[in-house]
Amino acid sequence: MPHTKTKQVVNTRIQARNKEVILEAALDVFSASGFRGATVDQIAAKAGMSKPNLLYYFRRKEDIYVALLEHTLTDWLEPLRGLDASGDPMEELGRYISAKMEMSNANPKASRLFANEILHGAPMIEKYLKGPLRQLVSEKAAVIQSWVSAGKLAPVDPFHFIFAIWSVTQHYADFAVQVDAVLGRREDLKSAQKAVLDILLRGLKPG
Amino acid sequence: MPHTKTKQVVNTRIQARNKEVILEAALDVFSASGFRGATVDQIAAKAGMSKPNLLYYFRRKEDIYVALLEHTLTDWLEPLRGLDASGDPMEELGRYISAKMEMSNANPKASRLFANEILHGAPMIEKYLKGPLRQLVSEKAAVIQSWVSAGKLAPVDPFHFIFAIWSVTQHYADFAVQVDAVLGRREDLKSAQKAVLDILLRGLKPG
DNA sequence: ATCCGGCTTGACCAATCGGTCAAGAACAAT
DNA sequence: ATTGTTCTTGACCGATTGGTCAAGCCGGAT
Repeated sequence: MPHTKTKQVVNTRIQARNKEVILEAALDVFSASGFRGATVDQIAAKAGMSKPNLLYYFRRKEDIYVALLEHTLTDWLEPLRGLDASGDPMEELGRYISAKMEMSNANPKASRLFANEILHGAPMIEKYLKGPLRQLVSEKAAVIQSWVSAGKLAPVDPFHFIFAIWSVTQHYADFAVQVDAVLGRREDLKSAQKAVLDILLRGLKPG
Repeated sequence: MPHTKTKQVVNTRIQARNKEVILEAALDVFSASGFRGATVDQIAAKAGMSKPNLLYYFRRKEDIYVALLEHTLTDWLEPLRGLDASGDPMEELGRYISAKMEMSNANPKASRLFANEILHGAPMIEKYLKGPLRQLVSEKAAVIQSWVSAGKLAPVDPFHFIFAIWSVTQHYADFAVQVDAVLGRREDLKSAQKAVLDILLRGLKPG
């Protein structure tokens, strides 16, 4: 019997380029419409190719979605990794919060894609949440706890404080429509950043 | 020519009951799958009736969704309305934050339904956001500002502080999967409430 | 120039979904 | 009991969608 043709055993330049184009288009569509709401045709159109051609690179719609989530997830947590136990607590936390605000501002689509996935129970990335994410957060929560124990920071629950940072910073990307509607204008990064740093950090000064 | 038959001109007991059953089922399905992801068949099945029968009460899928959003929205802001300018600032804000935490905890599905709608650009409720919501928030931001001006509260941007309250409190409902994954257990309301009050309010003590 | 494997697509298919229709069942008023 | 209205549903329809297929295109190695 004839064996199944092996496809894409090598990674050509065309493949690299097209996969990139597809992922970019898919981020647009998935973040706007969610997984179910997005159609392969929309993504293909935005990527400037036919649907069968898109499916030549990603065999199932789900594959694009997962690739996008993983691709986004890896560099999403980078700023948290940088939290340095030997640095000044207020400076370190301020830097992390500022970085998160800038990321949400620079790439709100990725933020919304992620938010949507979690909102619907994280069916595709549950493993990741319970594995690497939990590991990293536990580690950094310990760092914050050490600052508290050393009296360099007012007592605060490290886990809940990290949750607060995530929720507040992502709010400006995920709920941008609501923020803008309430304020009656597009909010600018600078003033939001200033306000958020103030709200989250002022209570942490020790003593 | 024969005129179109007028339907449901009166509100019978059966109608009231069935509409209630449908909305309850729809909240389940919409909050789990989003608007596009949810199917009328799923909702009908969960409501214990046939699809045509469901569509006898709500002629379009969208009608159920909008009814659900509006129904939820009205009592969602009630706690904010209660913010009393003549009360003690820390007590008032504490009460509001606690109430929001309890609402998110008691009805996470409604919270997720709302979050999902905003996340996708709030196509159905944009008018509401720019109208009643903006009005109410402006009003209450002025109350907070008056407390700051009177020296009863440390200086804080009232709008951004309200955003912070919303984002942090809703986080425990909308991102429950992530919270539980990171903590390795189901978070309980009490300790989350305590931590949130602490994080949000400690920095606001005047002087 | 040719040749082969990677690249591209029009046409198509089966499944799903929102919504309609016609006809009957249950119910309320008399 | 009758009659007119409300309620209920099986069957159906057109549109959309994820995915397949077979056939042709194109580029780079020889």
